[in-house]
Amino acid sequence: MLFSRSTEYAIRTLVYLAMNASESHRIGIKKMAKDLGFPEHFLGKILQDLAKKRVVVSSKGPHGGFYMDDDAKNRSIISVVEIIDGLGFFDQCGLGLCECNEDKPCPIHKNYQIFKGDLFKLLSEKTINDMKEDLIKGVAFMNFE
Amino acid sequence: MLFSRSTEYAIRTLVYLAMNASESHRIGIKKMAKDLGFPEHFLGKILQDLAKKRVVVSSKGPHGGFYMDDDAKNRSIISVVEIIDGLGFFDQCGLGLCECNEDKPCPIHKNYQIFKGDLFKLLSEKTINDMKEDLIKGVAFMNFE
DNA sequence: ATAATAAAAGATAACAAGGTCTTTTATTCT
DNA sequence: AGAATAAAAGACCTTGTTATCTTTTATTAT
Repeated sequence: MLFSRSTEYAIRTLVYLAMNASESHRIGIKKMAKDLGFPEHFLGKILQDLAKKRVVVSSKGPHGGFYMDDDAKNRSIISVVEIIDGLGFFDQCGLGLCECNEDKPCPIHKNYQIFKGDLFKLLSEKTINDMKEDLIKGVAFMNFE
Repeated sequence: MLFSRSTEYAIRTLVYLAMNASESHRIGIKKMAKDLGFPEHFLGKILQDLAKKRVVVSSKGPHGGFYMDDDAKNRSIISVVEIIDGLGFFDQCGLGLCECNEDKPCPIHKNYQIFKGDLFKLLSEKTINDMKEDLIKGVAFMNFE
């Protein structure tokens, strides 16, 4: 698995929020967990992290819940990965060597660097909004249920 | 991390064996663990798996130990990954969706497929012997110490 | 045969990731 | 103010991976 489960849940949750929630229509953890099929309390933890980093807006009390403001919807996927998992993956050697760099590359260094670079680019360019648009257009699917 | 620690250890151990061991000069777990800096018993387990799958030849008793025959040295990296971790990574969705395929792709499906394909190709084409050659030529490094 | 050597095998421990539960705090509505 | 709602916070449990330890089995040399 490329990313942790937490990151996967986070990305899918954000797309869900971008599509379904707004300042005037906040959505609570319970409903989200049910709709997305995620464990409720685990999702709570993830949303807590996302709220601290201002990726989502949270509010307590009746009619409380979460939503994303327009800025946040333009966040790249990679910025979400960064918040939850960190970006360690992108500077690690494919063979797990601690000393592996341009000067002393491991036997798959060069190609692996290219692979990581391409992936980084993809995840940097794609935003939550892009994903939402793809879903609306019907060119991508994400199976909430 | 792309692969498990076991797979990383396995690959590095095989390159080490390709370079240093032979039918007439078998190397034991203790020496390998020391040279490579891996936990001895953990390495033992990995070598056991590799021996079962005929990637290495093992023999007990005095002057026992491990070596690779020439066939095995031409193994691809991917075949080692397959033995230890399996190839699940290569048919999994980048977002962890269970239903994600050409018909119902997730929003990053297409590009992610390409990356996985490229990586698979790289790991399929590169053999243990290739890595050994790179190290001998001095175009790659692997920091046995 | 016996002793020494070395891998195989199995049991167990340590740790991290994933997931659950309970209590606390903040907000809203009556 | 008080009751209800909902997130925040923290403690705790479960599972899987990583690592270690001990016993058994096979081989070799004396």
